[in-house]
Amino acid sequence: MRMDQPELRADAASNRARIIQAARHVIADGGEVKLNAIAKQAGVGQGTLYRHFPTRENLLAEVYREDVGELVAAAPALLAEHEPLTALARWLDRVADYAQVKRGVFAAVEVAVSQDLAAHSLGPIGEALTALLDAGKAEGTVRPDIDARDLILLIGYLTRLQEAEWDSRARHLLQVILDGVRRRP
Amino acid sequence: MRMDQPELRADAASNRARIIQAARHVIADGGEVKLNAIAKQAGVGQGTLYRHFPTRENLLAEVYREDVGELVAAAPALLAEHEPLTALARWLDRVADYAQVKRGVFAAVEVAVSQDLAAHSLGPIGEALTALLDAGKAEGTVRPDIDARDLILLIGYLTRLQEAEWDSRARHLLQVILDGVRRRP
DNA sequence: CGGTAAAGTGGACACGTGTCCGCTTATCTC
DNA sequence: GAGATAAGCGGACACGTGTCCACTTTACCG
Repeated sequence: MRMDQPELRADAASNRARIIQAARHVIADGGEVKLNAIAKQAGVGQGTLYRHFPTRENLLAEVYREDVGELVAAAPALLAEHEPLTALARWLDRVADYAQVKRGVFAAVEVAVSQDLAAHSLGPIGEALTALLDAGKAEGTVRPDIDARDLILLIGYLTRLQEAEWDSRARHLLQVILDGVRRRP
Repeated sequence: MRMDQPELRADAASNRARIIQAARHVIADGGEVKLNAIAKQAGVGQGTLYRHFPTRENLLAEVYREDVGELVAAAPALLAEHEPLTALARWLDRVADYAQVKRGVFAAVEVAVSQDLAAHSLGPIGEALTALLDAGKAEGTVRPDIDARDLILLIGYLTRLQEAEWDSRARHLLQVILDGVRRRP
């Protein structure tokens, strides 16, 4: 649906790639993710970094593009194998997995969905989630007055969860949310 | 339960009071809440401000002490008049009201609850919420595997809601959460 | 090719947060 | 009241974020 790339100049493209690679390294090294440090390691100025990625989340979204892609791809696959509600539950489980291991993924997802919806075009994640919800609505097991953004908002607690309480709360609250999303009999 | 004050020195007490007052003014003026600006307006150094209130939320919690007090006080009152689930719903409504008008209140509440629970002592808000939940559990209308922190985490979406979508989402998602919290028949 | 206009660059800069530590001042004791 | 001492002060400083704009480079065109 998108016209290739908006014609990126050669040097710009290489800089962009180097920034992403540098970011990947920094993140892999596990420490804090300092933007200007990434710029320095990539051998570019801060201005360059910020032009390519206006916000931290934009950069993260790019770094985690593959992971997000997996999430998106998983939705139809799950729908094919399970009932809508089960598929939704499994998919959310998967999101939670990412959120635990790579906190950045979810932060990026959250922002991406907000931006996409604000631009009146649910992006890939929004579409995946919408597909899951729609299937449930069609079947009558998911309340009809819920959309992708709603769910993203609700599971946002995953970001604020502390490592120590993850085991006791993450899955559990996912269950509570699912109960709320389920259509009352 | 707390031993008066930990014996605050006279000048310290006056500084603390001036900081709070300055913060109130800045917040009332509606602009951004810049910590060092508050310090300057209060006529103290930044160090002083940060010693009295280590984090932004600590300061906000103090500024909004009265509002939080109202929330806490409302819980028993609501319980006396309504069934537990209704009381809980009303109380959450009230929290949402605060969250919309004074975003700072909720941020402060959220942090306070986290800290209190981490210190193994649900603070005032935790106690209020727990009372509401316990009443529902006793009556069998609230699922028993939910605690105050769970609910605070869930309604945390209120902070991330944009003004424009408040009307369409805030109350609505509160309803979804309540449905999840309700005990399955 | 050589010129040129637009795309891109990168580092200086402004700002807010939070820490640190040498100096000041309140309070207690004799 | 004078001296001691611990509590408190406050501004300088270090750091990360994000912006801005004078300069450089690329890609196109005659």
